[in-house]
Amino acid sequence: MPEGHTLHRLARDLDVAFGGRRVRTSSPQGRFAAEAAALDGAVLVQAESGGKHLFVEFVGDRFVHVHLGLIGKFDITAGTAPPAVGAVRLRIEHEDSYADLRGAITCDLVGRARRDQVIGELGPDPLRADADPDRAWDRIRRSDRALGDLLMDQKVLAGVGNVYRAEVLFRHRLDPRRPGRTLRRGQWVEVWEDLVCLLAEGVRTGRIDTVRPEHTPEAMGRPARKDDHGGEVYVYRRDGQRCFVCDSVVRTSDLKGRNLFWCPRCQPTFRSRATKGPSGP
DNA sequence: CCGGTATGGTGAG
DNA sequence: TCACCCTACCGGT
Repeated sequence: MPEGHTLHRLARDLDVAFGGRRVRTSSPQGRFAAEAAALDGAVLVQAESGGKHLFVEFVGDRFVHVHLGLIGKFDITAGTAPPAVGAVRLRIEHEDSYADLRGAITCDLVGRARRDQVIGELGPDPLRADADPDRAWDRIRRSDRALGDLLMDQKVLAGVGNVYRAEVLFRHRLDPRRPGRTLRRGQWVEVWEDLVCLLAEGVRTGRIDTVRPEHTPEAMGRPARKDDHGGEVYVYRRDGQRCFVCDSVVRTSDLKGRNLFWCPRCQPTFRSRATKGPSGP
């Protein structure tokens, strides 16, 4: 379930469990064995996230750079660590708790320069108080690329993944295939502010919920969504089902190799002024 | 058991 | 644009 809120939450929880403490590190699976041995017994200074990247800092300007990719997990558990189960690439242990990293696309030991470079290449992250949405706007406003594509580009905007992309575009009635340059500034500001709220809520609850109060299962008398990520959503992976708002059928298509979901009536196809004709049909 | 799929990203062509 | 990487889970055989 790794979108930006997952990594932000993970950094916070790693801090609580291990921050400022001397920890044991190991690589039961073996693929991070040399690095884990080098860090073993060092003080874990802090953990931080930027977009979907996680940096776990150890004394001596040493950082474990983690990216969970599509299927990675970093589970923190209270109690004494049992023998590792499955492919644990990195285990961090303290007396009180342990954390197991599995399936990550990236797990590298890097220095501060590399950490700064990775963070520096990211677009603004709605979860960071110092984020500047104008940096993203400057890219979006001059781009011919589809809005759905731009929102997923971590150099434009950091932390938004396939679920938040689909949902925030639905919430603002925006066609995902509409070119970035056709967006008005006010619309972008609203999208950004909404992402700030949605991601913060995701950090708080640990799940992705995007439906407004009037569209919750309780409010509408419909069954709750039973899914692997647990949250209530409007269109993500709801293709073929009815839209809660307008009752039309939610659609899906492929955009740059990722599944895209939208409601054709709530997010009508955008037509530029030029193709509309001078005075209607 | 096997194949398909997944909230992501990289590097080759 | 495609092949590929990481792991777990789910459905159909």
